[in-house]
Amino acid sequence: MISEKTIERLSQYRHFLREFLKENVDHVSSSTLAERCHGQSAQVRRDLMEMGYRGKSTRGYDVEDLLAAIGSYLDRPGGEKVALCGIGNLGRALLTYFQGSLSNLQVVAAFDRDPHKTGRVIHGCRCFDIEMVEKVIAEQGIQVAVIAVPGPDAQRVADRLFAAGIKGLLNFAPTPVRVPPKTYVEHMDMTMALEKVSFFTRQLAPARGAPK
Amino acid sequence: MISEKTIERLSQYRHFLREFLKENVDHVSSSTLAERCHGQSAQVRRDLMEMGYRGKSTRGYDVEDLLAAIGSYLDRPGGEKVALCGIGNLGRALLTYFQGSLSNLQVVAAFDRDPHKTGRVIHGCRCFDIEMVEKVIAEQGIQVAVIAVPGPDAQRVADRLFAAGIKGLLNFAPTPVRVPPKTYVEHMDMTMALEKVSFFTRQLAPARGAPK
DNA sequence: AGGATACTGTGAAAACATTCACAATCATCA
DNA sequence: TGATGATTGTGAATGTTTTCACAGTATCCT
Repeated sequence: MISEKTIERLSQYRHFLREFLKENVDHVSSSTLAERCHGQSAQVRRDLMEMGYRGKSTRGYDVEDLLAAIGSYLDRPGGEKVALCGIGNLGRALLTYFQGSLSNLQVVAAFDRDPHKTGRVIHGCRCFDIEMVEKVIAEQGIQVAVIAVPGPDAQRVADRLFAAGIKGLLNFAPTPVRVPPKTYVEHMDMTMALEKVSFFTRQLAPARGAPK
Repeated sequence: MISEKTIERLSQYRHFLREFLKENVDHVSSSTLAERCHGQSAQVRRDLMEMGYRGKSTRGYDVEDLLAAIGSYLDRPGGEKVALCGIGNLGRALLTYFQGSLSNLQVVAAFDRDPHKTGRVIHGCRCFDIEMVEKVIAEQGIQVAVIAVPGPDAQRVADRLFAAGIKGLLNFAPTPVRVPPKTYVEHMDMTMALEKVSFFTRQLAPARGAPK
């Protein structure tokens, strides 16, 4: 099985390849791409190998072709429909974020329990009352969801989502959630991330006068 | 040097230890803690070893004592002051998020270029015009910043932050930023995260009728 | 007190990820 | 056409992280 690390990097390569495309670059070498990503060229080549891609040698990779290859490897054919729970500041930010990027991912439904927030369409995404969650997920065959509700509600919402048939979850709530087997969950722990930054910053820039 | 993975897990352990504390549990074994974190007990023990902690054996770790140890290892004594750039939906969400958690991290200043958003105090955090960024960072001796501005502005803002003396950065913009040497940056790439969820979800739950 | 029990701390093994290093390939140009 | 040079694909080496497995140790119970 392919590693998470490799998938992450493929997603990154795609980002930079799109930039190259905009700059009208039509071929990139593994080393050029690696440079942009702060990585090693051998790593790039191996990642592409992992997904079974063979570039034509000597002139580097054809940007468009490689983009297409990564797309057909990473993306769900026909697009991935995503449900979003929580239309607070974070939820709205996520909508802007995801709907902005012309990507395979499409947030097709958002849920909240506050009636003031539902019934509208935000960035092309319909907002429903949370009570509709089972119905909408079933009707649309949605498999992936994002949680952006306050911590205390996260577990309950997650349980409902999985009961409704969701298989993959991206969780922005401050609390990790327990999930059923045979599902995939990614916890975006922003506190952890900031603590990490704080810690490693201190490692490189210790307090004035402190020893190395 | 200690690994990023270990720091991430220590931060997680702390989260669960606080839960145990609330539940009036006063001792936990490495295996109990590991279970909560979906990890291995040996991993927990090794992580604690890495940070030089020695529990008293046979009754597990004293929850309060271990919390204190992790705190004094991870946290900057006196608290880490953090600057936030971008007071849009995401910025406000992050303020709620970080100011809510009773943590060592304190967002002491937020910046935006929209005059409608500045001059206020949100969740105890003063909002300034972006033009004040150098002044405020210097005055307060802030070392860590969070970027929550739109993609196209991210690099420019990052440059200003580092020029102003920031050493560590948590970047929520959709674009990675280039940073000076001797600094630490963490890119929270939400698109990547969601693509990853989409991909691995498909690995475990392929389309109806597809082969395993 | 002494034996049984439950746990830690850690060396060593295994698994996993990255990097090296080089043969193979192919555009390009004299 | 054949030599040149850039670049790939990948086996092997290296480096890192996780897991195993067990000696050592404190507590509890009788």
